[in-house]
This record gives sequence, C-alpha cells and structure tokens, in this order.
Amino acid sequence: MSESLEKQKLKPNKRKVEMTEVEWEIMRIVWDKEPCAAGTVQEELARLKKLHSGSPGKAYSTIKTTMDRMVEKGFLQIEKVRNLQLFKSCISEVDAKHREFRKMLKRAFDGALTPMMQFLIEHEGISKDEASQLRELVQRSEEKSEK
Amino acid sequence: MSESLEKQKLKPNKRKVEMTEVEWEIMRIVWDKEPCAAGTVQEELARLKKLHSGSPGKAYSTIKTTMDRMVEKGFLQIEKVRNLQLFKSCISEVDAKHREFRKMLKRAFDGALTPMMQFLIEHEGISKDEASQLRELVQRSEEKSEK
DNA sequence: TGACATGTTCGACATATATAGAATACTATC
DNA sequence: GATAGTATTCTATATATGTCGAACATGTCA
Repeated sequence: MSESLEKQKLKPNKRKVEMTEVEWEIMRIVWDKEPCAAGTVQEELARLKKLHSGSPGKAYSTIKTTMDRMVEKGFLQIEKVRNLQLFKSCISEVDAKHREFRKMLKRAFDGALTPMMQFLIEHEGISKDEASQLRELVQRSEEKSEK
Repeated sequence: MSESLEKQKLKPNKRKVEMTEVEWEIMRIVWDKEPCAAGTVQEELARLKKLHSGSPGKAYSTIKTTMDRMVEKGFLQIEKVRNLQLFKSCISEVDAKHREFRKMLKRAFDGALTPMMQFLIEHEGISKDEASQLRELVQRSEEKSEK
C-alpha cells in the first residue's frame, strides 16, 4: 500500500479556474434563484435570450452539461432532493466579481489600482457626471474610514 | 468552377476574439520590442519566467504557433524581411486594456462604471491613501473637462 | 397500471487553446 | 558548394469549452 500512495494524484485540480462567459450567465441566474434545477436555469436563460436578441437559446442538455462541469470546477454544488438535483452556488457574487476584477487588473494593469484609475480617466471617457459620482463615492468612503 | 465558389466561406472570423493569458504575455513583449522576431519573444519570455518562477519557459515552437494564431485573430501582423518574419502589433496597448476592462465590466458589473466603483470601495479595500489619490485624479479630470 | 412529463446520464462531435517535436528552407561562410 | 546555424512550416497530442441528441429513470395521475 505504501507504494501506491506515492503516485496517487487524484486530480490535482489546482489548474487555473476561470469563469467563462456562459458560466457567468448561468451563475447570475443561480445567484438569483438558488437553489434551483438545471431546467429552471435553462428556461430563464432562454427567456432572456429571446427577450434581448430574439434568438432561441441553448438546449437543456447544453446547460446541464455545463453546470455539471461547473460543479467539478467548484463553482456550483448539487443538493439532491429525491431524484431531483438542485444547484447552489459555491462562490459568492462578491467573490466572483472580486476574481474577475483582479484578473483584469493583473492582465492589463500589472495588478495595480492607481494606473487603472488613471487609465479610466484618460481613456475611458469618464464623463463629468460619472466623475462627480465617483468623487462623491470616494468622499463618502473617506468619511466612513475617518471615524 | 462556378460550383466551387458557392460554398466559399473564407472564414467568417466574426467570432468573439478574446486575448488569452499567454497571448497577453506575448503582446507585452511585442509592444515593448516591436518589430521583433518570434525567437526574440520566446527568449524574453523564458528570461522573465526563469527570473520570476525559476521554471524553464516554453519551447520556441509553442510561442511561434501561438503568435501565428494571433495573426489570424488580428492581434499581430507579420512583416517579412528576406526570410525573416518580424511581428508587429495590430492592436494598441490602450485598445487592449480598453477591451479587457470592458469585458470585465460587462461580465461582473453589467457594464456600468458606478457599481464597479461602489464595489471597489466596499470590497476591494481601497485605502484612505488610494481614495485620496483617486479623488485628486478625479478632480484633475473634472478641471480638464471644465475648460 | 401504464402513458406522459420531467429529469438525469452518456456519449459524441466541433472548435479553441496550450504545447512541442520533426521536417524543411534559407543564409552566411569556410 | 558542403555545412552548420537559424527560422519557418507541418503535424500531432492533450485538454477545455460549447453544443446536443438519445437512452434511461422516476414520479404523477387518469
């Protein structure tokens, strides 16, 4: 038995886990409706798709397969109720946003916030309105950390 | 001959073009050193990799294959000098940052800036210092758009 | 109890991405 | 002009992702 342990690998799964576009779409529904079945997600997605682009939306099995894979990735978990699978999120919306933001920051701005802000102001055409809003936010946050 | 033309598709290529992590790494080098050969990029990448993580870096053919694909995607272009291929970027650093930022914004914040800022302040631990910096930036930008 | 609706599991295929060895071409030089 | 170095092109593998149909299981209700 001692030998067999050495090479035991049991899926390192330490691989970079990124959330793809479709996965984000699914997560949004799950956060909104969890715990929910794959069918619910599929229908809701189809509804939204038709609403926004007129196109028909993906097949149930497509969504189900993707959601099963998301369980392996650690984004979702399954809770069985009789023969029904209910999906719940394993990662909070805040956490997902955090990851997505940090990934972008690392890629495009070397991980630093200030250069990003600089960029926003110089190139993203922050409007006067947006800038004012922003200033308010910042001031409020300063006040909060004041006390 | 007339028949063969009908099915001519010539690569729609209207597909979503995202820049992957490896591609970002390559682009950073190209922006820095363009026009430059694939070998140059490969060596520089290997140098950086060894510097930061001790690991050996990817093979020349890996980088070359990836760069060729990036030409198809419209990120790079080739300029031939005798039998040598020199790569140049087709997309500016600013543009790439823009895309990456917008992609994140769309995914995680429904495309809106203010919620993102809110999030930063609430969850990303913007420090008092950073907030002040930010306020300065914003004010400067407001002044600029004033005149 | 048996047909129907709904859910789950399997397997399949296309394309994208990451990776790299092998075969081939070109150039300068001894 | 044969040869050693580079660079380029070709080919191949593994894994990830997007997409689905078909087969199978189960609960419901007339």
